Order: sequence, then structure tokens, then C-alpha cells
Amino acid sequence: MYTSKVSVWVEIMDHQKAGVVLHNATIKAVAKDAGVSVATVSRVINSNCKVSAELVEAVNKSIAKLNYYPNTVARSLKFDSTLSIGLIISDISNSFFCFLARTIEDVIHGDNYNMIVCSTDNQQDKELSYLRLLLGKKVDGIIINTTGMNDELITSVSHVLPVVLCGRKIHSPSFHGDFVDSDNEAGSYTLTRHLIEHGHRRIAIVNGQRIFSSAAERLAGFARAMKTIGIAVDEGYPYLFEGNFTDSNSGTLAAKALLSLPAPPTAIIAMNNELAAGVLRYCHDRGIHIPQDLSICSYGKIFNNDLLYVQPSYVTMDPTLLGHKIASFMLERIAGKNQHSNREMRLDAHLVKGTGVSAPASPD
Amino acid sequence: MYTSKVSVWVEIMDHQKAGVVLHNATIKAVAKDAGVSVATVSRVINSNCKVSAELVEAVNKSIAKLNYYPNTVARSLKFDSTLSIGLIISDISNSFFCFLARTIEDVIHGDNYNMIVCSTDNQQDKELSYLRLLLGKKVDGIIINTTGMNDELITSVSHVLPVVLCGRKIHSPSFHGDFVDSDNEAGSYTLTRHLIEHGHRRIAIVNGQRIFSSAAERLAGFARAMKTIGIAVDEGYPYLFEGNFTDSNSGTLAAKALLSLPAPPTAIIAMNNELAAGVLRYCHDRGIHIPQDLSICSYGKIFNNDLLYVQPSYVTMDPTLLGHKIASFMLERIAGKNQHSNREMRLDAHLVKGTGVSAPASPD
DNA sequence: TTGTACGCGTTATCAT
DNA sequence: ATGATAACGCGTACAA
Repeated sequence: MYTSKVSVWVEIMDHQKAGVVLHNATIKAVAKDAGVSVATVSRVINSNCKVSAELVEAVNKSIAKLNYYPNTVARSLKFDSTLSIGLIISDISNSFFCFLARTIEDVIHGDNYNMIVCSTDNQQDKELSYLRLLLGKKVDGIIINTTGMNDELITSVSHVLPVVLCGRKIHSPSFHGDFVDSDNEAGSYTLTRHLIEHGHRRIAIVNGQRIFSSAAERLAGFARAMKTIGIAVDEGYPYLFEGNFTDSNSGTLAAKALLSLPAPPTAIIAMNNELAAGVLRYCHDRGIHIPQDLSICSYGKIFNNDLLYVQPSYVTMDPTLLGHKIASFMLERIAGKNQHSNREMRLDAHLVKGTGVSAPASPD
Repeated sequence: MYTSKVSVWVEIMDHQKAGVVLHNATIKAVAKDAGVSVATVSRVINSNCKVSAELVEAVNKSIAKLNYYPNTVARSLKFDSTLSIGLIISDISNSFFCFLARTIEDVIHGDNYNMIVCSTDNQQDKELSYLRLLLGKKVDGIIINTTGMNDELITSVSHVLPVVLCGRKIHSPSFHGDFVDSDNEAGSYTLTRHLIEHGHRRIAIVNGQRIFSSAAERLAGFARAMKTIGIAVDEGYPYLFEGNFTDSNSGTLAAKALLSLPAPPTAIIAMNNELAAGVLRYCHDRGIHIPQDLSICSYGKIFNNDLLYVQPSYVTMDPTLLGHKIASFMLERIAGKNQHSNREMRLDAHLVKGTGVSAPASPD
């Protein structure tokens, strides 16, 4: 099996600390120096076979002398496994994905896996290009927050490689992999009901593109909540803004558009942290008082939320929890050789009330 | 030479969009199917040699039929180059490093390089472990914000691989690589003078560990500025707190300690964004009014700065600018075969005044 | 226990 | 122009 020989590495590298030259020595060089065959060296390194004590000694001496360390690329070629997994997300500079990436890195590092990070900016061609690259690089698995525009290819990939989706679902029945996300519909429902209970009726929603399952589900939860007060959210609903999840500026534009309406909303729900920051930025710059003039909610916590000039109410979407689940699924799939049936994991989104919500100034 | 054959990939992968099975076909299988030798297939793929039109046709047909794509691992073995670079930083979940990572990714992706992200948490053993891993994986270069505790090894690595340092210098004369950072001394001087000009005298500094060159330089700039008003900053200086750059909580502890002193400071300079957020958090929770009770400055912008309840003055440290420079240096070194002499690039840190600074309530 | 030889998927060198 | 074959560095049957 293809495991990582940490103990050997430690032994090897300890000798390299004192500023010695790294020769890029090969196993052959070590064998020659120690006067043994490459097979013996290999056995010493991987310690999976019996080697006499004196030869072990000699080999280790040569390893230290030559500052030898194994070439992982060659091993990968042999085992068709690289001990690295690809992470394809829309944008690593988004605080949510930062924490997600960090958590995933931590978990998989425990199993000696590395992480190749790829940011797509939600562009189909970038995603495609990265998928190709990772496929060619023979990563052992792919974690992907997909753009939703390469479903067929990803489905194909899922037949040959462990795939864990995050945040955006693939509906193809032949897709083979796991899915982890927040419980979008319920979370959005909770958030909307929170506003309704404060007396709001003209509630606006600033969403991401509906081609993303998360956006669609959050819209559905919103609609279900609005239905409880007899308001139908359909194509004609006036307070619906579809922006871009990865661009807080689209939240700013949304706020501007919504608040310019003849009968502006008394509350806005931004469907992720980026959009929420954008909405907040608009209100801050324009001197719109929150919550007096407008109540604001966010799906997921805004970074540095507790230090903001006002705290929107939000439902939790903890990237650490998500990351742990995602990484675990991935490692399980790799270990089980991708034989699991599709799994779906939804994380609870519970309400955290903030100072950004109050009763509307002029209820209808 | 080892280049990436993008055009070929496009051609190859276009046929895979419709949910076909990815067989992991090899060049041998393609050769067999097309009735040619593997050499010919290789030539068609890399189009570096003349092949007759009909054979090109046949090979491409087989490639499409078998959904063949090249195994990068095998190529890497041949070329001793993987088209990937390692990024070793203290913590990818820190907003500053997020933006840095994103920028670097963008730039190197243009040259078809990938990025393996490694977070060390400023721990020596983690850094060591990641260095080993990247070395074994035969990355083409390493960008590192080092812990400062593996200088000898990194120096060794720099003799065999392009290395670009970021934020933390290695002083060994035999180190071979580039260094990019903010102009720490000058930036810190600017920030301190800003407070002095507002009338502050009891100015506290919340710094990272001085083993990091950035922390040492910022301390030096602070000391130089204080000297202009005849205050010596030495080991006996009472308003010196050494915390942890990567842990905002240590900023909170610092604020608590400093403000509990008999003659508390009238201003605090936090030497990075994390520490500043921690200081701010303490003040916010304790109801300490800023800037009335205390003025606050930060080296680098706090994330979502414009939405905070108060805006510390800060000097710029743009991760995007830094990232561009770092990535460029790396690509140049890779292209030039590591033959450059050591380069050092300092980015200007200019002052942005915020609402978090005013004259002290009770000047001495 | 130890060594020889082959194969992993490619590319490059030599023949033809 | 095309094909056979030797490398790249490693692990492991198989032989000894």
C-alpha cells in the first residue's frame, strides 16, 4: 500500500539541518554508497521487509551522508496515487472559503495529504481548466464548490475519482459522490420568519445566482416563510435581487436598487456574507440608519461581525464544521476506494440575533 | 522543455463533456488503437515533430475515442519538474494571507503553475514537515513566510530550488533567493509619528514575536519615532507587549494588560491586523471609548475596516501588491534557473487616517 | 535475507 | 516520417 513513511523522513532530514547541500540523491546512489542493492535500500526506507541489522545501519549511514530523500513523483507513478487532493472553490480570498480551506488542510494533513487550491471565480472555463489539470496531476480526490456549469464532466470525474461537493449540488442521477452544505432552505426560512415576527412585510432578498443549488434553496426557504403571511414569492415579487455570491459589490448595487424603489423594503436578507457586507457598505456610506430605517440579516456570519458598526442577525454557517465533514467524507472515500453510495450532509443553521434588526419604522 | 500543451488539452477534453467514462487510458492504449507507435502519439500530443496528416488524424481520433489525457506525473518524473509551487504560510485562514494566496495563484496560473498550500501555525515542526513534503514532491519553487526556526534547512533548500521569502527574512549569508515585504521600519515610524503629532506620549506597541524580521523592524521604526520626542524604547520600556501575529486573542490579552497599568497608554499601535482586531475587541467589550479614551493604530488594514464601529488609522500593506511581486520573482527565478542574485523588495506603507485616533484626553 | 529485473507513463535518442 | 527502445526513480515479484 501507499503510505507515507514519516519516521524515515525525520531520521533523514535531521541530518540536513546544518546547512548542508541537498544533492537530490537517488535510491541508486544510496545503494552504491552503501554497497547494497536498490531493493535493500527501498526495504530499509519502507521497513516492510526484514533486513539485517548491519545493512540497515549501512544504508542509514549512506542516506544521512548523501542527504537522500525519496522522490514522491516516482512513487506516485508506481502507485497511481499522489497523496494530494484538489480543492476547487470560487475564491480563496473569500473569508468563508479561507476557513473552509484551512480546516480541510488540517484534517487531510493528518493523513499525509496535501491540498492544491484552485479558485474559479465562478467561471466555467477556469473550472474546466482546473479539472483537467487536477485529473492530469492524478490527485487522489477532488473537493469542489462547483460553478454549476460543468456538471457532466464532474459527473464523469466522479466515476473515476472520489468527489465531494460543497455548497452546490449536482443533480445528475449518475453522479457518484458526497454532498455537504448548510441546511439552506430551513436556514433561510428561519431568517425570514425572524423578520416577519418583528413585523416586517416588505422583505427584500439579495441572492446569488439561482443556478447554484444553495441560492435556489435559500430562495425556497424565503418563499415558504413569506407564504405563512400570505405573500407569494414568484417571478413578479418586487424585492428579489439576483447578484453574485463572490462579489460584495453586487450587494452594494442590490441595496441601491432596492432602496430606490417607490415602496422600498423595510428589511433586507443578504444570502451570504459577501453580499451582506456589500449591503451594509451601501447603508453606511449613505447614512441609512440600521435598524431604524432598515433591518438587515445575513446568511452566515460576516467576518469581524462583532466589531461592525451594527450586527446583522444571521444564521450560522460554520466553515469549520463544514470543512471537517467534507474532509472526513473525502478521506473515507479515498480509503474505501470510492465505494460509498452518495451521502448528503446538511448542517444546522441556527439564528443569532443582532442589533441590525428591529420592528419596521412604518409597518403597513 | 517542459511546457504545458493547453491546446491539446482543450481538444482532448471537449469530447469528455457529455458524461462519458474517463478510462484513464494511457499513451500505449492510444497507440494501439490508432495502429501507431507510442512515439508517434507523443509527437502528435506535443506537436514538436513532423507527423503525416493522416496519422495525426488517426491519433486524434483514438485520443477522442479513448478519452485520453496525459499523465502529468509521468512527465514530471521525466522532467524533474511538476509545474507546481509550494506556498508555506503561517495560516491560510488569516485574511491577509488569503488575499496573498489568491494573488499568487492568479499570477502563477497564467504560467500554468499550481499552488500547494501549507499552513504552519508558526510551528517549527509543521514547517519542517511541509518542507520535506514539498521537496519530495519536487515542486518547482517554494514561497515561504517562514517561522524563522528552520533557517538552515531553508538555506539549503534555496541552493537547489527557487525560494522567495515573504515577510520574514533569513540572514544567513549563504541564503540564495528573494525577499519581499512591507517597508516595516518606515511604516512603523510613520504610524508612531502620526500619534505623536496628535500629542500622544504614552504609546503602547502590541507586536508579534521579535524573532520575525517584520516584528523586529516594526519595533525599530517605533523606537526611532519615539526617540524624536526623547523617549528611549529599550527593554525597560513599559508599553511593550509581545504577542502572536496569528492570534487575534493575543491582541485582546495585550490590551487588557496594557490598560491595567498604573499609568495606562493613551494610544496603542497593533503591529498587524489580527492583533488590531483583538485590541479592538477588548475595547469594544469593555466599553472603552475610541478615540476619546484611547487611540488605536494598526499596521495593515483590518478586514472590513470600513464597516467597523471605529476605524483605526493604519499604514497600507496590500497583499495584492505583495503577492504580485512575490509571484513575479518566483516565475522569474524558475525561468532563469535560479541564477539571479538575491533581490529585496520593500513596498511602501503609507498612512490612512481613521476615526480611531485623536488627541489624548489627558496629555501629560 | 538479499539481489536482479521489470513495470509504472512519458519523452527522447537512435535507428530505419 | 516513423518505430523500437532506453531512460526518469521507485517498489516489488521472482530468483537465488
